[in-house]
Amino acid sequence: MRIGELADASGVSTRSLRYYEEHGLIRSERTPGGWRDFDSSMVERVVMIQHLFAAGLCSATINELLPCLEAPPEERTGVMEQLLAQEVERLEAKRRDIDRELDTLQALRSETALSGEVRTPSRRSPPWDTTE
Amino acid sequence: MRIGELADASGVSTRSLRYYEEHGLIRSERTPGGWRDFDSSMVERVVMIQHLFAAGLCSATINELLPCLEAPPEERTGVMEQLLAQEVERLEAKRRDIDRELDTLQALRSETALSGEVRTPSRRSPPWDTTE
DNA sequence: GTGGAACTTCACACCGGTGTCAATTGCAAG
DNA sequence: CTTGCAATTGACACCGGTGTGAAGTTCCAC
Repeated sequence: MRIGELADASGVSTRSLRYYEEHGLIRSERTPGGWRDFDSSMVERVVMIQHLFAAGLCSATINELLPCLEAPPEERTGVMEQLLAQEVERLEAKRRDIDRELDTLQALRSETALSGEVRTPSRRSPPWDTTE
Repeated sequence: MRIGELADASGVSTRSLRYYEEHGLIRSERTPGGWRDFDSSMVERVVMIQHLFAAGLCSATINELLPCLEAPPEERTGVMEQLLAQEVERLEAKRRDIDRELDTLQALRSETALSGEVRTPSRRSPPWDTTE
């Protein structure tokens, strides 16, 4: 199938498909004229890739992950588990960051609601020990 | 005080200070020679700005927020409360996104741990109804 | 054989806070 | 005076997935 068909079938723009190919996420044959010729199994793969992107993974990580997903089950458990665990950790760290940011805002809200000493926040124990 | 002093005192690079000024977050006089001359009260303000940046706010939002922080208490409650509430909502939305991404990864993990049908994820009810 | 759609590659833009380089200029100490 | 650091403005880079546009080629239906 050609890139336009794949784009329609998967809901991903041709631009993105070329990007995926450029980064090794998908592969294609070429017609004698130089056009991409995708196997129809690529539709599901592209959909999968989209979901992984939506899950916040970067192309490099997806690139590591995809071979594991295609390997026979007995081989993939180790590496893939590790990768996914890493990603989960990354997301959870991100979540903790956001929680800290939320705390900062809440602190700012309550602090300024109480007193007029807003311009000197570092005087009393600052709630911004986010140590980033 | 000059920009270098302010940078040292606040722990923010001169580059960032110029950026802040360029975006209206801080103001300065100019010496006859054209150098920035900051009021020493800027130190605390810059520190505050840094914390707001660290809390994930963008410069535009900080720009809206700062006047409220400097206004007398009776004026600021309304607008500021609203801005902060907006930011809290934004962060919470972000958090929900991350939670969904985490769900996606966990689903992927458990799914692939069970079966070899990894290449056809959209066949059975997909866990990726993230509707982003 | 031809018009036009679909495709090719190449390249720039975006977002936003910061690093960094370059060419000038201010200012203080020797 | 010179030397040298600090500051000035301006511009480009980054990151990363995607939009978009241009200029040129291929394919298909008529």
